[in-house]
Amino acid sequence: MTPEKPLTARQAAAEQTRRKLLEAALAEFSRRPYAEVTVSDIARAAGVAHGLVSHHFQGKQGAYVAAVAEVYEQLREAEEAEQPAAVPERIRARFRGFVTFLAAHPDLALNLVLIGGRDEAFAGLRSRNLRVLAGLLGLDPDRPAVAAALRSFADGAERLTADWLRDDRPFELPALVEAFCALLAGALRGAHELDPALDVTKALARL
Amino acid sequence: MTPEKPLTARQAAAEQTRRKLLEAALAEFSRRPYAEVTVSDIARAAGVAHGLVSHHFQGKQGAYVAAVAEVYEQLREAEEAEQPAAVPERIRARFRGFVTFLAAHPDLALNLVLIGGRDEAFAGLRSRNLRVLAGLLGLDPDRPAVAAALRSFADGAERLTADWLRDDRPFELPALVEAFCALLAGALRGAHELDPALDVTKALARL
Amino acid sequence: MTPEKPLTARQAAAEQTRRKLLEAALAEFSRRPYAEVTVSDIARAAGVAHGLVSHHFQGKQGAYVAAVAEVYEQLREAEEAEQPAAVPERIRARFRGFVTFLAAHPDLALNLVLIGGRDEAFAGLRSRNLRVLAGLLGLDPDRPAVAAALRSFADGAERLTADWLRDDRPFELPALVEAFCALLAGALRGAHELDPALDVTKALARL
Amino acid sequence: MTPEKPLTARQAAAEQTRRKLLEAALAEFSRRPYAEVTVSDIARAAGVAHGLVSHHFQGKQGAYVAAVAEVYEQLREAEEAEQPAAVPERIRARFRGFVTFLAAHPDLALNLVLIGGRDEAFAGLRSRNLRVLAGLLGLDPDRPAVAAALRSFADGAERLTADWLRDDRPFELPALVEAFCALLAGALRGAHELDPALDVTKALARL
DNA sequence: GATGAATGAGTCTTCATTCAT
DNA sequence: GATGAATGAAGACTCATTCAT
Repeated sequence: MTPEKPLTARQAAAEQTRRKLLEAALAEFSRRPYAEVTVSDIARAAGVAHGLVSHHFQGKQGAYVAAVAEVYEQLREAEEAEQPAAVPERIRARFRGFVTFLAAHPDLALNLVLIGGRDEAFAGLRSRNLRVLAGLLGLDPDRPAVAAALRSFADGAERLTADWLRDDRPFELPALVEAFCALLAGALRGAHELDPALDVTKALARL
Repeated sequence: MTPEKPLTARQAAAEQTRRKLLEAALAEFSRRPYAEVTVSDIARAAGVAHGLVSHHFQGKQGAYVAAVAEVYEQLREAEEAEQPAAVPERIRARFRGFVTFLAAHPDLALNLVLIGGRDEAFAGLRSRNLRVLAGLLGLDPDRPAVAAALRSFADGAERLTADWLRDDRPFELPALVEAFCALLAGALRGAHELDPALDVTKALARL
Repeated sequence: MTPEKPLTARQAAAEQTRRKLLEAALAEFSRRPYAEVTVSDIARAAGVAHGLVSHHFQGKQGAYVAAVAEVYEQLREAEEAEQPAAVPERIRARFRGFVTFLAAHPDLALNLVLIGGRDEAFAGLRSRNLRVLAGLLGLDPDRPAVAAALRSFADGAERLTADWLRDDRPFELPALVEAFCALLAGALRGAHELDPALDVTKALARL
Repeated sequence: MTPEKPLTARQAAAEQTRRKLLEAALAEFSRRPYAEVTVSDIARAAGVAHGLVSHHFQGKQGAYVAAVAEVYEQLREAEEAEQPAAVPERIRARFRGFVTFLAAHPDLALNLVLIGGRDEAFAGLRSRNLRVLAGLLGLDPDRPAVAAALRSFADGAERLTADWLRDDRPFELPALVEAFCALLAGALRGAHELDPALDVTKALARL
């Protein structure tokens, strides 16, 4: 799609400007709600003219979407960094990746993912993550009770992470990951309450 | 000095106008984010001049705060409507009250409480609710692991409720309440992971 | 015109309210420019409902005019308090009255009279005062050079008074009054420059 | 870093717009009090969008301050246009410059300088002018009696000018200047009344 | 590609005035 | 006569977007 290598110096410079803007947008949107970020804030943070935001992203909204997509990608990479063989360990590795990534970007964590996370732009990210998790657990992510349980788990886990970051990491990372698992187990048992026909014992066993 | 109830017809009329504005504000803020609601929207919805928003609430921000306080109070009342004797039943009654109230005000539920709920204005509401719950479970709400667990449960439960409303109530209310309990149990087990010195068996028994 | 004695208790009460408003208006307009005073400020200072300003003075502008007229009258009385026989002493008595009155009402002095004094509402006051002064000096106040000289003297003298008040009365009152006279003498000599046909020697002799 | 003169045509155009706005602001503020001038008035007079007032001057207040500073500078230049050798002639040249400048800008004269002149923004201008005058007279401008006398003279002279303009210049310019001098002499004699230790004979001789 | 001047729609807020009670 | 709720005009300011250079 995009040419693999910038052809001209000019294109390279343009691409660099785009990156600066993207990162500036990420930082700004991480710090306060969409409506409180101005295009000029972003441009100033990037050190370029504000007109460039429209130039590169077709407006403020576009910059926001691009920023969200960027987090999406970074977060996905973090979660897939380790790929142990055994399922329980794999799940824990994903949780570790998630927490570790957010710990490295606390502003982003507290606002874009954990708060802003409720908005549409993140639907894709969350849904995809939960499908992977369902896969690891051997559950059908399209089954309503499963989807509901996983989403409620996700919100609970994000809150846990947000508080953990806000309170300066009062617990050890492994304990936090185990708490994730306990919460997930509870969510799965809840799924069974919602849909008694759903067997969650195997899934629980994989935790 | 000032009597508790408006004495004159004019004061009553003013109070009624205030209520109309308050409800209009509640409705508008329930439908879209703060920044997308205009003062004129609220006044128009209430059928009065826009100047009255400032007159009664000292500006848009004041109207928002008043709206949040209003939900707070209504929700509190809904949760305390039933007061069965036994703890397990009492917890379930609160959950039922919560879900039922939000089911009756879906816009409000999906935006003000479940989304906007992340903002400062709701800190009091949430904190108070969770302290009550801790009390019912015999846990110390100030213990970090307990607080963390309860908050993560709360977010998970809210997500469950939001999805349930969004998807047109795909489960029965009692099943949903039991799923809440299962999620809460998971969260408590997670608290034990975070703080092994914490004994949650008694609390689990009360569920 | 106005009945000499209020007929009913109601009328007496109304008159009292009017006075409270008038004095409040005086105080407020003394403290900051017209545009920065609100009708509510005045009403609040008077301890009555803001609607009464329109009721008693037909609006903000009317309250301002009434306040100015009030100062006018008070100032006139102060200047005419003493009426010595000899002209030089009479002139000095007027100056003393002027300064003393303003010293007793510094806010009013610094804003309404000395600053606001430039606006139309004070035209009457100033013009009348200067006509009296011209009379004492045996000059025709309608002669352009005389009018110009007296007005320039008046502004200079007001500035002198304003500074004197602002700087906490750095000079003795009699010295200040003599300085007024010296300034007036200079102004009269200036009048002669403007209109060589004008004889000011007699006037100067009366100083 | 930044070159002293705009390099590009665009910067020149922007500067020109700024000038148009500045002059429009000057004209508007000259015609009526601050509170009665709207940002849109200024923009309309300049033939540009109202947003530019904030763009170039950071709001209405900023435009006002810039306008005042502009008058300040123009007036200073007018007063220093001629620099005769002898002191008496030099003083008269300054007076001529002052009157001539204001005669060329009557609106500005009657409102911004002679009326608005009482506000803070003009403190610098007046103070500086009077210090120059004190220097020419060989007086210490910081001595209270001197400062008071000069300020009272200044107000008197401004009134003289304002009336002269308002009445369509009923006297010849040289006569007006001599009247200034006579008024100044009176003010200096007044200074001696205020502070008998102050010797003003030399200063009077320089007039 | 980059700049930032220019535009103008959109908002909140203030406030004098009216008027029903 | 007094109250203060209600009205709505008016104004300052912000800011996303456009576009000439």
